[in-house]
Amino acid sequence: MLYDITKLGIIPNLGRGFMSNYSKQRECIINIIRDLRTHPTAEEIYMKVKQVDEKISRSTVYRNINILVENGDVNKISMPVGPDRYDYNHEMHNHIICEKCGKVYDFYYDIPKSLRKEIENQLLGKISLGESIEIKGICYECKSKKEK
Amino acid sequence: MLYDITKLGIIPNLGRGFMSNYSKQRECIINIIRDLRTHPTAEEIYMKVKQVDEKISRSTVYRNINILVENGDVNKISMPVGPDRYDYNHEMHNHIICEKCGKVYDFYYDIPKSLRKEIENQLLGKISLGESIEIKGICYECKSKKEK
DNA sequence: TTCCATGCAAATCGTTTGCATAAAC
DNA sequence: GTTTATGCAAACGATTTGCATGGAA
Repeated sequence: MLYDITKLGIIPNLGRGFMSNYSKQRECIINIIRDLRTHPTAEEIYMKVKQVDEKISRSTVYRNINILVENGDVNKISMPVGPDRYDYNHEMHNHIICEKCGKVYDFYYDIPKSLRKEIENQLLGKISLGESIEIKGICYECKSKKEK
Repeated sequence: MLYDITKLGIIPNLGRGFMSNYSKQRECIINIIRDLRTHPTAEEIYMKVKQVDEKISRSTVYRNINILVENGDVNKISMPVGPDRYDYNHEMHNHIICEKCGKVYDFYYDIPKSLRKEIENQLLGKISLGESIEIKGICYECKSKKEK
């Protein structure tokens, strides 16, 4: 083992069969996703990884992204348009997504207790609110295009 | 013209080239989407329409859904898993979506001024919040599955 | 008689899967 | 030596598109 993957804050889930084996590809993918702050698509991650490991395959990238999402280390953002985007779980933050072009902006806001309570009341025993929220909006670029 | 499509509350955008021509398929699709309150997928809408018009094609359904979304009459809900879902814009409501299974629940809540203001401040001149919000959560069914 | 919508099939996009090989343990 | 990850190519699901045809204005 060249590097200890746990140093990256990724806890191998040996019991589950996930992340149990080191590979230089896996380490590279994790490093790159962790360092990108651009809400990249799988393709963008793949391209970035390719700059380091010329021979890596798309499916290896997809497979590892899915494992990271499954483990909760990476957040998957479903897009209203185009391919899904991914975001390493650093400090708590929320997203607002343009429903026309899919551009993602971060914002910081503690979900008010009143909202949590309201949702809990309305959806008693059905669903609970996640830690971070994603809201749809429309960016000014798309808005001005629309008004033409 | 057999029926006046404007009676459905759909204003034909003649100037834009959208919804300018009546067709029985189009009317049927609009009626069905408006009456479904189940956040159906395109395929589910297609199946429902097919019960009325046996010979309708999938692409006609997709094309008309897109026009309705474009016009703002129908809301497209991007799913974390599986195909997108659609919702006719009746009275104002918000969605909470299970990020594991994609199930959609409605809830009613006026977005607090503090949240609007906060987002406006943080994203000055970039993006503005839409009228309804979509939040991710995890439903109790998926949560209990996960805990096993 | 012009324009627009339809139906069909093929194409496309993003992603997953089966399988043989290679690397990790 | 057994398990798990990789690379490749093929398969897949959801959606869009090109084109010939038919209906609406």
